[in-house]
Amino acid sequence: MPGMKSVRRAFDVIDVLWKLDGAGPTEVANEMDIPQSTAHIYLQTLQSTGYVVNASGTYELSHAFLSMGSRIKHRNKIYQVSQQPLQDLADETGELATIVIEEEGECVFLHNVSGEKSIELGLYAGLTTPLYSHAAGKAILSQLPLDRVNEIVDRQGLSPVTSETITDRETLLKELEMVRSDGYAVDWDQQIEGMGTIGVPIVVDDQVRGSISIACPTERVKDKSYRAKLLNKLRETNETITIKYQYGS
Amino acid sequence: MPGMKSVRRAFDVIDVLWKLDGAGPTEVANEMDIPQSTAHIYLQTLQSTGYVVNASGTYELSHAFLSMGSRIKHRNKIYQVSQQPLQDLADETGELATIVIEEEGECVFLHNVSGEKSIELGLYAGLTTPLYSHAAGKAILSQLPLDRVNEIVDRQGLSPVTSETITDRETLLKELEMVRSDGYAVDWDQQIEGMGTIGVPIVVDDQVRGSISIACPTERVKDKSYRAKLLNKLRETNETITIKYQYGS
DNA sequence: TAAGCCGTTCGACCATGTTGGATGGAAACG
DNA sequence: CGTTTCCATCCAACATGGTCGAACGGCTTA
Repeated sequence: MPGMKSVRRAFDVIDVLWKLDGAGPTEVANEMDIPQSTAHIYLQTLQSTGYVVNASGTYELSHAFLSMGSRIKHRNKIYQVSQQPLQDLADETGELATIVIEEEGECVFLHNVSGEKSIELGLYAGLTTPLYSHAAGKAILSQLPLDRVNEIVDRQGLSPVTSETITDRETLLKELEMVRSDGYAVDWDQQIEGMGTIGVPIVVDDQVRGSISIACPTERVKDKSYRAKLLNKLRETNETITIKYQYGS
Repeated sequence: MPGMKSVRRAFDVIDVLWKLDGAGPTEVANEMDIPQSTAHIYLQTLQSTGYVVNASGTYELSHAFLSMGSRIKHRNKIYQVSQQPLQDLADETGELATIVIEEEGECVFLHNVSGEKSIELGLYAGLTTPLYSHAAGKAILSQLPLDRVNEIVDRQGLSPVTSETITDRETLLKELEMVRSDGYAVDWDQQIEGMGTIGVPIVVDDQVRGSISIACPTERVKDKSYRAKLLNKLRETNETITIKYQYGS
């Protein structure tokens, strides 16, 4: 546990405020098992940073997080060039279109737009999942060097998310080989029961920048011709994104 | 300046990382005028919290902000009940539909969906503006008790955002009076040149929960019949939201 | 009126944040 | 290929400032 106890504790306070959905010094103190006076000064200080507000007695997380989060998202080049194409993709297919990126060996949902047919999942921007547990992540994994893949698996293991999640390194590597040759990844029920996903990696200058994917109810993805149609759209969109990424401002 | 220098500094480091779009210890140290070793340990600690990552040499803000921000947004009841109606509103009108809330006397953009006709402004979720500088904010102000309005004006002043921004308390109060009797607020070029906005406050149990608004190019809002049409849609949407807010889960 | 609860303030102790300097590895240069 | 430079990281002594117990005061409850 590297230095700065106070800083780490400050973020613990933030976590507690999230968990309790707002709290006073006493509650925070109990939850963290520290004196009230200590909790109090943390809350005061966090308030002075703007990341915490004191709304009618209880301290709450402010919208500074939302602001910073959005700004980070909007500054991301992959988001900038993907946002519009992804919107079009969702409009054309009617399904849920998503863009994810890799961060620290994990999969981060950067943006998703729902089409008219798509069901609302709890997919919020910033949601972090394992890479191996769905098509979008596997599309990325398929483009990473083998030793990075191994390193990630070593570090995180392969704990199952649903009953369909890959839990064995051999299977994963074989699957990634297939993804590479097919140029796309699919999954059924791997991340969420009842949902299937098709994903393609975004590669520019031999570097994976992320992946885009379409998620829809399992029975729809199982229809082969429908799947082919989605895949086509997906590839067109990917093409657009790649070009914009290379030559766009 | 309330206590916890280290905590406040940690957030200064975060600001610097944002400003520099990622940096090493040396850059941070220079920017903040502190020893490198100090900058280093802050970065290490922030990294251990997950809010900062060390991507290929430079420390950067992670997507933990995006994650936390989204979760805060999604937990907000006003967002939960407004999201779908707002989407419909944007689809029907083709314009940019927005929902804002008040926090600490300021206006926070919680969510916006663009219609097909709408132009992309830099309106990101979490963006914070004064309340008095556009219709969405004035709609909220119009429903706050007079002394809160005065308190806010006292605290923040009325610095102009564009040439059309209200800069005088008398004018503001008179305008709010009008908003109250009309039931909606309008502005031309007050927040952004060339854009006009119509907004209505969301009131449940005599409490303003926020406001929804439509923004479009000034010339379009100036058309009286078009404005009336937008206003109608806006009011319908508001009705839906209010009911959902009261009786929804 | 008394008792309990909670947010806030105060002051002293010493843990811990702070600092300059040392180390080592990688890149830039001759 | 050796040298220099730069920068991230580590270290150890110092004193700042984080920590904690206790006390104050406002608010609600019995």
